[in-house]
Amino acid sequence: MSFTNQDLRKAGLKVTLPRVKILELLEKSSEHHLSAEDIYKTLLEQGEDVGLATVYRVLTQFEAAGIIERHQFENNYSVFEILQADHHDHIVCQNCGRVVEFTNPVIEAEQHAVAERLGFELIGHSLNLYVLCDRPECVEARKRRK
Amino acid sequence: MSFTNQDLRKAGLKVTLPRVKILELLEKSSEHHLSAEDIYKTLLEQGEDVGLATVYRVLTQFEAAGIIERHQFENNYSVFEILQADHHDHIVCQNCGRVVEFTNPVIEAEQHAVAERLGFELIGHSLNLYVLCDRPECVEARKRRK
DNA sequence: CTAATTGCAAAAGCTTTGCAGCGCA
DNA sequence: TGCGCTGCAAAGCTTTTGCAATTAG
Repeated sequence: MSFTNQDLRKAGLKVTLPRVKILELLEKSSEHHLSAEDIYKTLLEQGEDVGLATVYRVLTQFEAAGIIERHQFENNYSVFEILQADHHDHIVCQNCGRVVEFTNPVIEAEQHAVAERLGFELIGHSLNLYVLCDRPECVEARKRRK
Repeated sequence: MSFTNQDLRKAGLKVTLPRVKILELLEKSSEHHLSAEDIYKTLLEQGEDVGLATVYRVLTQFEAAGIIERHQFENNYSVFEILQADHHDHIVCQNCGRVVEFTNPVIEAEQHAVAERLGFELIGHSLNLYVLCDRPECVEARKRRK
């Protein structure tokens, strides 16, 4: 899925520089999951003159418009990502913060079954696996800390 | 599982009034999941003279000692609960904050399988189902808001 | 032209920390 | 008695809000 200025207009949002830049960042960043702070810093580095408050406002609007998703991991760590065609869950490294996506139809189906069995209307869910990851840098960093 | 003053001592924690009271609250509360604020307010109501800072400090120590577990739901909503013998996940009502526990062995097994398949060392996980709950008060409250 | 949007600064949660005094062992 | 623990107040973080100036359509 790729979002354009048209999508902004459709959502009733004027096409402004901060919005375009933030959308671009979320689409093109190699890191798929960005925090508000990440986005703010990157824009400053690129010489854009945006305020952190604007970043938050825009992200909130994008979320309401169904353009992005907000994830809150443990330790009060929030990230945003462009909405994908497919739903997926997250694996988060507790050491270096790396995020990896995965999908599992069995778990997905079970979740719905659980909610239904208990008579709840399921409106959302979040599944995060917290791990120590296998990147050489991360393994090294952990050794050094001990 | 039931924790006693002995468990505090074993954890290297002196048996002080705030700690005993907080432990008691967590064990006896009908609501199984309490926020720091909940605990603080309840203690004040009971006439105990504790500071909110102490509540946070004690909860952090309890967590480190493996006596309680901290859960962070969406919307920056954190709760604490006494550690149970069995692991379980949570269903959280997005309207009234009610928390219901559930266990599902299929999901549990799948999670481990996913981590293993991808070569990660699983050290924790959190699965939350967000729902609109079926309590009459909650259903009413939602109607009124619309 | 005019309502939406922005940057800045201030404020609002929630949680942590510094410190002097109090209390458990 | 001594060190751990506590309450209070202040500070830290992330996120939100008020406001006057700016800008898209």
